[in-house]
Amino acid sequence: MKKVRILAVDDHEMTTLGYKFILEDSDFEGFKVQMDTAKSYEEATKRIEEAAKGIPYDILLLDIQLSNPTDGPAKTGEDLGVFARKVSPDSKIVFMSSFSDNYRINSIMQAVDPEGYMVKTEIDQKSLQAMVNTVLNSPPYYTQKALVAIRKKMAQDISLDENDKKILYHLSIGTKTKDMVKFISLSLPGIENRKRQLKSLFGVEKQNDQALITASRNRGFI
Amino acid sequence: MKKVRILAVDDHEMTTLGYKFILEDSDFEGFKVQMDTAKSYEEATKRIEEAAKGIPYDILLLDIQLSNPTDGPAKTGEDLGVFARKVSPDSKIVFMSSFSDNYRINSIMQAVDPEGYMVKTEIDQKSLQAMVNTVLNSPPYYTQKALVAIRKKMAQDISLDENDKKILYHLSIGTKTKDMVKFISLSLPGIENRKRQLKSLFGVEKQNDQALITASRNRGFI
DNA sequence: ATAAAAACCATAGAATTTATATGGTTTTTC
DNA sequence: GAAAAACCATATAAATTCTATGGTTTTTAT
Repeated sequence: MKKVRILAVDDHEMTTLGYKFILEDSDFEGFKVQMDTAKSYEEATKRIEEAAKGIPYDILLLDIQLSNPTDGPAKTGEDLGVFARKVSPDSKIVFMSSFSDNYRINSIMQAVDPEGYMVKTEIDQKSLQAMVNTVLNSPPYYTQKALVAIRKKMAQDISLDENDKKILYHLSIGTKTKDMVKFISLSLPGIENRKRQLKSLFGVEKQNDQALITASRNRGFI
Repeated sequence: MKKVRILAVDDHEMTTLGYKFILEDSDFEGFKVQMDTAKSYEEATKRIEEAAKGIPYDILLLDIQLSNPTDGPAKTGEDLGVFARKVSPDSKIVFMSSFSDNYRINSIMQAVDPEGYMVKTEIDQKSLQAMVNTVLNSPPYYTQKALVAIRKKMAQDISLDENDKKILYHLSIGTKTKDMVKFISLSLPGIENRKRQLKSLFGVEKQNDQALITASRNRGFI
């Protein structure tokens, strides 16, 4: 019987073990699943590279949050996705995220364009099996909460440039406007002016930053 | 038992009858379906308005192509969707389209933001039932081919302004560049220049219009 | 094959948009 | 209630995009 090879990456071993038990015990039509697991960015890249030299993985299940080594640059699941696309372009990539947070989904959809996106609270035996079948035969597979975020994004044509997105991001993490000049190559009045425009764009003219944050969140930008 | 009221609009009566037979005979948990049908834009608006005065429809199934009366302005399913959102805001709207064509999906997602989108070749008893349940409980519901188009759009951050979209649209329907000045409020060199920029944006520099059309289609703009 | 049409390109200058510098007022925060 | 931050306004600078114009190359039709 044909073998489908899947690599699951998550720093919680229980999670990857769960995937392994469920999928290796499942009855698929015409194939059996063989799972490998990895617990860190480094281990994952090694395995993906190694496999790509011979038979690449059919599916990569990537957790978005990966704990990082104390030294070295912090690497996210998104980075891993970008890496995997490059070295193993035929592998299907599925993100397993704890959050259905809009900002992250948008960013991953653009940086990696994965074949699947599952929100962890929605993962169970049935959805895992459906995901494997769909991703192999006719991607994409998104769970319901991911779809809600995607729909939100699709429903509007507002597209912000990098500076606008940075401003919203920094607002959302509490950076003071006057400090943003350190991260964004604009003058302070430039940033203030863009904030004004964003407020107007989102229909919260003459209101404070909290209103802008709420509006951006509702519209799926952060 | 609770009754869920659905209006199906399609100028092919066989289609709406099919929906009716399937859904009225289905066993749903906790409710029964009662279907009305309409064959034209006019009939549909009347029924929706009428219902909205009392108990609005729970779900509206709208065909995108509606044949039009010989006189009067041509009305599409999209127009009907916009109308329905206004007069019956609590109704869930689901589009039933013959095509999975990107341009149309994008446009409908922005103009109406429907709770569901089904490509007709993918509709069967099971998907209809799933659609009703999903749309009522946790929208959205999109069939696989709709998802493919949506994914394509999400995967890129390129957003074109109205003029760019008009240029691409007119290119796709064969309008000559020199004639576009009649439809687009730009000078001819202006249009030419935007075409150049679009080609560069889509990675088909120094190529002809056909290449631009193909690229835009691949990226889901037309 | 060739004439006509359309597409394509380049550039100077006009118009528009967006940024900055500066200095002020209002709102928040402690 | 004082200090900090946010907010606003305006003049000027910079950057972008448009138009007008005139040309070259490619496509189309006979």
